[in-house]
Amino acid sequence: MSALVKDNIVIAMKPSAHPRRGGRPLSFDRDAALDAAMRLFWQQGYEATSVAELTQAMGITPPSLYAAFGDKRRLFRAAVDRYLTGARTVEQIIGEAPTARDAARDLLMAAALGDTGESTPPGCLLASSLVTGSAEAAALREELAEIRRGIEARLRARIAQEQDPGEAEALAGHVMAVIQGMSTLAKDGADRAKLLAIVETALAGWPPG
Amino acid sequence: MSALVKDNIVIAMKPSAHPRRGGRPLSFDRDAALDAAMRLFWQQGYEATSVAELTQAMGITPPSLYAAFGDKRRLFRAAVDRYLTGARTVEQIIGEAPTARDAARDLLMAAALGDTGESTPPGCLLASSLVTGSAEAAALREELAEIRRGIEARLRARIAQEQDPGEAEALAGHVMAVIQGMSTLAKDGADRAKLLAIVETALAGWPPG
DNA sequence: CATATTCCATAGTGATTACTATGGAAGGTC
DNA sequence: GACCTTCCATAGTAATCACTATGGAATATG
Repeated sequence: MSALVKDNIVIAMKPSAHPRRGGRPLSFDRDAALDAAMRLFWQQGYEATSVAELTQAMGITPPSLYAAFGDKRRLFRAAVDRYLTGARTVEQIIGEAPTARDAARDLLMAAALGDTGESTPPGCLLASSLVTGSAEAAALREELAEIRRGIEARLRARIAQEQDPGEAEALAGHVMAVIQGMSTLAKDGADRAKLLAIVETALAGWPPG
Repeated sequence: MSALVKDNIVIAMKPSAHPRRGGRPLSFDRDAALDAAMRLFWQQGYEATSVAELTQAMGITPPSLYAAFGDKRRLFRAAVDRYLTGARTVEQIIGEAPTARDAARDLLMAAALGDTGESTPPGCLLASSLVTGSAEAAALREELAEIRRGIEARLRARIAQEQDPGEAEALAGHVMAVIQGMSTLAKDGADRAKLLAIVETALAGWPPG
């Protein structure tokens, strides 16, 4: 099976790996369309982004959006997954760091860089697109919260290799708070230099291992 | 003039201070209604909260909401103002702190306590209710961003009394990032003890004055 | 008690929302 | 070239949205 499927969504599918049986070919590039949707959700958030805005940004019509992604919720999930498998994953960042402090710093640095890209919206898609929401979006909000708690758990586990558990929980929580907070500061206009200075300040109190 | 007026909204008005000239009396308590609206905006955010939900929570009908507050945007601004004039204002907190570090700690503590109230939604209304939003809400988002930047500017000015300006900017930014971030952690389920531990961790690297 | 003033309940308005029915278009296959 | 399969454009659907028109209710005043 050459296509990645998650939650009944075809996430990554190479055309040549999927033998076509005839029929009209897609007139749009799925990855490019998903990328456009991701940026709009990143900039405006999930509920404030309408399907009309999505289809306009993606360059397709509503029936094409629904045929390719299922519905707005699954499109959003696909956008989040695409976001999370960007340059480097959290596992890679934490796994490659020599020390827990290095892991924290690398996560903070990646967040600061990601929050202030020149060709991407300010802030972080995971941190900002569903901070609050209606009752109807509660399940989706909880999915994002679960992803964030998972990231924190991985960092805490890494820190616990060098610090006692209580210390590890506070340090991991502090790092997550700064990551979340820098996203909003970036959306409020803070530039990369400022966020990087905040990263250094956040690490200044790191206890010796 | 015994009524406080802001942005053409009557914000605080004592009935006895406003001589009535006849006519049907209000059948709802304006402060209680505003309080209910504030909690709903705090929990769900501005755009994800409908007027139907607001009127249900406030115990009034749409014409009463529009008569008392003007429109949804002005109701939201009134809710934010009510939120900001809660127990203690930022000026009071910063003004009463003996040192800049105390000011930072007191702001962080107030945020941690406010984020985890027993009878209020988790998180912070100012930090979370319009992190992202549609183009139509851009002006309102910018108003909240301006309020947040104003808080940071006051803290930075206080810190600059004891530290050089570059240090003050990074320290104030770090405190704001943690305040913002703790709001989301609280919405994700973090309890008060955890947030208070994060506050201590955040202050661990404070440079000597 | 009639009138004036202010407020409320009901039933809307016009626009927007997520999503879809249907006929046609664009290919592949035999 | 006819048929099959897949996709697209258009024009919707039913529900929801922020907001309001209108007649009645509840007071104060003279």
